[in-house]
Amino acid sequence: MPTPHAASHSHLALQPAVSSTQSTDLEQRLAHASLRRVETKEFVFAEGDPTTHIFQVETGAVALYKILSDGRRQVVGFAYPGDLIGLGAEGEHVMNAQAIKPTRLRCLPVGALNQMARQDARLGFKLYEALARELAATRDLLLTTGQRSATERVVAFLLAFSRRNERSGKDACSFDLPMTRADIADFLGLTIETVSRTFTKLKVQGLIELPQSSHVEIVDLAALKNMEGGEEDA
Amino acid sequence: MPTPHAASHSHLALQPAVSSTQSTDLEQRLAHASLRRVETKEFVFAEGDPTTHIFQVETGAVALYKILSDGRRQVVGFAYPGDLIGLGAEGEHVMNAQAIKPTRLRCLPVGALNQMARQDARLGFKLYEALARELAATRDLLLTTGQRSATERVVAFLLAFSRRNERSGKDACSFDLPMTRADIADFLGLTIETVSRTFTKLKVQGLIELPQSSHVEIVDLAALKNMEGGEEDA
DNA sequence: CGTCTATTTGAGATGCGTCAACCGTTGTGG
DNA sequence: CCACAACGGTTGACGCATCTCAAATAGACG
Repeated sequence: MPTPHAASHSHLALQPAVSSTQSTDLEQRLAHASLRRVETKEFVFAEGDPTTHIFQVETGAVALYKILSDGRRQVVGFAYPGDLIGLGAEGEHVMNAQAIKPTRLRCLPVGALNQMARQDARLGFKLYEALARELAATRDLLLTTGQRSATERVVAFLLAFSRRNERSGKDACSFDLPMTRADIADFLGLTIETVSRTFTKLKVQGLIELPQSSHVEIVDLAALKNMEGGEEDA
Repeated sequence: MPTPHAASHSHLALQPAVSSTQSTDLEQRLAHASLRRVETKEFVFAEGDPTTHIFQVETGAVALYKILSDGRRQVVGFAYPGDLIGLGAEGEHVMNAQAIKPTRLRCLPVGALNQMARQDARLGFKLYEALARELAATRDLLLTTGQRSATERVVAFLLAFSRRNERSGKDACSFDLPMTRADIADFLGLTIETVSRTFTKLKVQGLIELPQSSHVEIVDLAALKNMEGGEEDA
């Protein structure tokens, strides 16, 4: 049983497979931390904002992205319930975090966090691990945008979402996508049109169903996995 | 003075602009750590190898990359003198590290490192920062491969190299590239031919000189910076 | 019902990949 | 010392995957 399949997306969950279930200072602190609600399209933080807090998603979903001066946008990840966002940004945020559906967040002041980490090396290690997972996910995405075809990218995206669902005890083959085609396109380095066409192609090939544009049913999981063009060894 | 321009490439240097010059345990330890020499094309570690050590590049350069089962390769970064490689990989390495020129490395056993980090929160924080810098660099690269044109990618690559040179006190407008066109191509998500053609185009436009294929002279830095298509705000 | 946005679909353009030939440099062995 | 092979790089011709532009459709919401 090698690496537990370094999954894609931005999965900073604090409950990794290996980790203990004993509650840490961080988890206790998060449970008591102030709550914040943001509506769809509302920003959690924006590039340049002072990094006063990090957040844990309780419900909902958040898109994380960077923007070029001419408006081109790269979504670098999506944060789902359990994920931490805002880590690794000293001083000010280096990207934008925008809710893609109504979202509840736990807010943790960075000052308190740093202090806690200074006193408890285990907490520091947890944060380090969360960052390492995010780095792994970003590298996987880089591999996808740099080397894979449009179809492979969309398939990899769907499979990553499926795996995440499975890991959190939900259905691996039937799910709603919280993000728009534009979000997916900017995540995968494609255009809206190409993403849409690719979805329809997969549908026509009988690999997925699309009862609504936001709802995906995976029909032939094995076939999709074959198309993904996996990583070496594994 | 906002963020000090989150630069590209994989720059895990332990001497960030802001940081103190006081020697840390890590730096002391590194100074006494065992030395390893690797020749061009030799592996420092490969995907799947148990993570027994992390390394700091002393001289030379290392390419970090992932491979798909069909052989497609994504270079996720280059490590230069001062950079740490192997961080953030619990258990086994998730990528390949291959020298691209004769290289000297300091080797640090992860066991010792973890122990030190447990005792010294400052060291833990240093490692956290190093990882955060690597994440920032990877996101920048993601933005580049996902959104920029071939010319913009090559220009961004040259400017990133130039900035790194400048930061380490070398010439920002005249340097040797240690990596091959293939390495650059796999880094930027392009083909060898496109990279080569783009270099030639920049030369013909009078923006750079190429006395040898590995030596770059930046002639019109300002023009290149204009072509880069920078990030929002800044 | 009407407006607004998200998505799909189509037709045409193009940037980059593919395939192939050629060139320059390096190193090696006769 | 030269010939040749091996390798990295450049250049050209061509094809195609994806982008661009445009229009139609479908949902969502007041």
